[in-house]
Amino acid sequence: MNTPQKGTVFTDIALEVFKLGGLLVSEGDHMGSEYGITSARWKILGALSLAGAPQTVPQIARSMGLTRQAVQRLVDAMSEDELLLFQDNPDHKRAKLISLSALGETVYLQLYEKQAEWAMKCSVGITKTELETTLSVLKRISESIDR
Amino acid sequence: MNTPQKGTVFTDIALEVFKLGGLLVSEGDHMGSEYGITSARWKILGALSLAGAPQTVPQIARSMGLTRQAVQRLVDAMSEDELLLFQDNPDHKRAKLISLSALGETVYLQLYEKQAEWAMKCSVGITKTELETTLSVLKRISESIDR
DNA sequence: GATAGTTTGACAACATATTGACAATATGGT
DNA sequence: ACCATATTGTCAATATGTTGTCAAACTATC
Repeated sequence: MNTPQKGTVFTDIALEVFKLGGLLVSEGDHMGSEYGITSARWKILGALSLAGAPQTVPQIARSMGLTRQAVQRLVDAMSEDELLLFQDNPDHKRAKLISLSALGETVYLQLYEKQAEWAMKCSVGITKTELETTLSVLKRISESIDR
Repeated sequence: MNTPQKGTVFTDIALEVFKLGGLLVSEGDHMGSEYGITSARWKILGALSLAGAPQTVPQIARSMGLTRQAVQRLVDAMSEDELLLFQDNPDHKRAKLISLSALGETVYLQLYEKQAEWAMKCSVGITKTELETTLSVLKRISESIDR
């Protein structure tokens, strides 16, 4: 059952991922604007919150699928804005550990609630099973590309 | 059946879309490198090929979910590289019509075959139904955001 | 026609992200 | 301890994309 039509659907998914990615970025920018947060900064807050422990720049980068250079620039800017804290890493002289400041924590929680409400609204008319299938497929595709 | 867990899955999908988007861009850049094509340029070729008729810059932008300014920059650069042709638009003095050059056509077709083979490989282990559900869900989400 | 609103191209400023390169730091094998 | 390798921070160049603004061109309505 490995029809060439599968490839066609795959291609359409790729195009839709590009489109949806753009929409999500601009929606996130808009939602975060009142807290001075962009989508890119939101990802950093999310990575730290999700990890539940201070992380190094490369760790954040790997968890989000970005380069360490991209993350470093954001982290430096966000530290400037008091959203993040640096602390020395006992295991590594150069790679400092990064954690959420109290402000960063607050902002993230407020964004989380705002986003949760929005997410519920967006998923009206889509079943939980469909959403789970989608997530599973996207993850399997990512894994098959990742190297 | 509108559980808050749906919102959680939705959020995870958003994160995965960001990640997969990055992977697809870099994969596309790599695949196109031997033809001097990047993922962004590929999108322009694809939009023109899909439309089947010459398009204006804003038309391409709308079909791909980009801004006209982003598309304009790519189109100008690709015209420089002989991949695209401008022609006067009888219906609009400023908005020129853009079409694939012979070179653009050739490059696109070669990329298409390369990509089709790759897409088949990536979708091993995913059923056609799963792929179709994914595409459908992504499209419905895009539509619910688009305004 | 005149005129108000929309679309378009052009230009500028900026945010996000990648690649490449370099030196400093860790890590692991001998 | 020594050395090859990998990881990390930093800097630079480039590509992609956004927003905002302006004037020119189009559209619709009166």
